[in-house]
Amino acid sequence: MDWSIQEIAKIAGTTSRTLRHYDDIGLLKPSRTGHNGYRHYDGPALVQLQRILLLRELGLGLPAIAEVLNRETDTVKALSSHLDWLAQEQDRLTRQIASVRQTIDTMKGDGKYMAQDMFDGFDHTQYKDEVEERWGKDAYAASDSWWRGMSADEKQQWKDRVQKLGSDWISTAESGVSPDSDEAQDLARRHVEWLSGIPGTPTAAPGGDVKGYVTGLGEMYVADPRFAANYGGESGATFVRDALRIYAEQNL
Amino acid sequence: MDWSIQEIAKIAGTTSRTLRHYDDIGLLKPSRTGHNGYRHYDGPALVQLQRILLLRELGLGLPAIAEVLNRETDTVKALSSHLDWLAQEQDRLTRQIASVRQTIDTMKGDGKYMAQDMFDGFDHTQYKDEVEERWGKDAYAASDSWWRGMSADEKQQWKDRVQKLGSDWISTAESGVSPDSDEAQDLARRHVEWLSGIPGTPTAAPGGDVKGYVTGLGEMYVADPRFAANYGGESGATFVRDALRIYAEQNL
DNA sequence: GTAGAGGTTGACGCTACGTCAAGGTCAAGG
DNA sequence: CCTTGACCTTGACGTAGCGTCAACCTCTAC
Repeated sequence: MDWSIQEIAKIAGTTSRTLRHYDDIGLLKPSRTGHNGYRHYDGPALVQLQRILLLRELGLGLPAIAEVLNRETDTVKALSSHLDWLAQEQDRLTRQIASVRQTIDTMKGDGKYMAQDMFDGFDHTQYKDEVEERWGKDAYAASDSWWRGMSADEKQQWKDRVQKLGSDWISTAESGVSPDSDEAQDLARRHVEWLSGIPGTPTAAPGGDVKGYVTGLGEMYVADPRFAANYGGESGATFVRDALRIYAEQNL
Repeated sequence: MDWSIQEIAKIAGTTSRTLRHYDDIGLLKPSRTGHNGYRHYDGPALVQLQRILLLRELGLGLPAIAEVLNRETDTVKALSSHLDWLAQEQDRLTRQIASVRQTIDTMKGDGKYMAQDMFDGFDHTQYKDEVEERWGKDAYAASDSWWRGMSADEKQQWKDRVQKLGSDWISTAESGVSPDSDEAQDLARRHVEWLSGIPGTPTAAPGGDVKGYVTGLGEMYVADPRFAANYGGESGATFVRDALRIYAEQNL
């Protein structure tokens, strides 16, 4: 019962490189080392190796296996906590699969998630869950079907308009004028006008709290960096927010 | 629309280190680099970054993301093949979880999988599925309950006997005698005698194909390195097989 | 002038080995 | 004795995606 490194590797169904690695990290030392440096393994070593490989197949890490072999940890305990980890992983995978499916579906059905390209700046339909949470399911459904119903040409026009509005905001903010300046207030007017083009938003009709909606939106631009980014970051968004609030209080 | 590396990192919800990494591997270059080496990012860069992070959350690797961004691969196609991979992973995890559960159960109920320690050499109950496949469920159930019913002392005795038999085989094989020598044939007799002590094995009673069983077992010792290991590897197992075949033909 | 905040480029660390590379050892054969 | 070939050895790099120092600029503010 004395095998060379190749022999025991074949017997146990692994490679000599693996055995050298286990030797390096102290997981499994050869039972004997020849004067020429050759590694030799005996029966007990083979048993150890097989236990290692068994645990490895179950997904345990080498440090965890070492603990088990050194009696520092009960095998059952090690496997149990490993099982917890596996369950978590499975959960994560399940959720990730759902996300990928969802993404594929929406990209196939329409370029909703491609909105980063098409909608560019502000996209109420881009963040489905959040829109629903903030303004209700109806608002989302309305703007969603509205967007789906547009032709590619119309979408492009809309996109251009959004981009123009965004860049105007940024240049205005950077010009140093105050949010209550005529320029800023004119932009605020354009902004509200633009918003009114999106179905599902409150209107001036009875019961529609346009004022609260617009000011709330401004706060969100500042609070959410994804929106803030469209207006030149936090400082730009702050400018937009202030301008919108002033406009809302004076005109809505 | 011009952010420093920290700013855009915060906006996009990642770290500056990540952005530097993406720059290094060419996934996302800064839109501008200052005379001082500082990285600066603009709006389009932010959009790219957000797409990258979205795909990353879905689990795509950076090379795959790069392909998508470079229009080399359709996003839907990339996500679909990624989905396949995810499904495989989930499968693997599910099977692994089952294995771990099984192992924990058997280790709790009795040290069946600990058999590597206790049974040492030959353990028909160690490889449940294979035993069942080769010799039927009855054989497994019989030898299993038999083993469970033994006291620790009896188990130890059995273990010693197995080990003695194994080492005798090895030393005999290494001594250079032929498989039909008296010594080898005596060992074969002991081996068959030993086998007959395990419930579930064929007997000399009518209908029991002891001869076929013994020769088949010998073949398995050679074919399966896990068993071969108990007899000094493939060469040793070959010797055992030959001796057993000769013994079976002459005596069974 | 000097903090202090933020930027830069290395370079190591992590998981578990695969994969060369360069060079000894050993048994068999010319 | 020399060669061949199979097998052994010790490095050391590569892998995926950054985290985490380390050592050293740069710019603003007091």
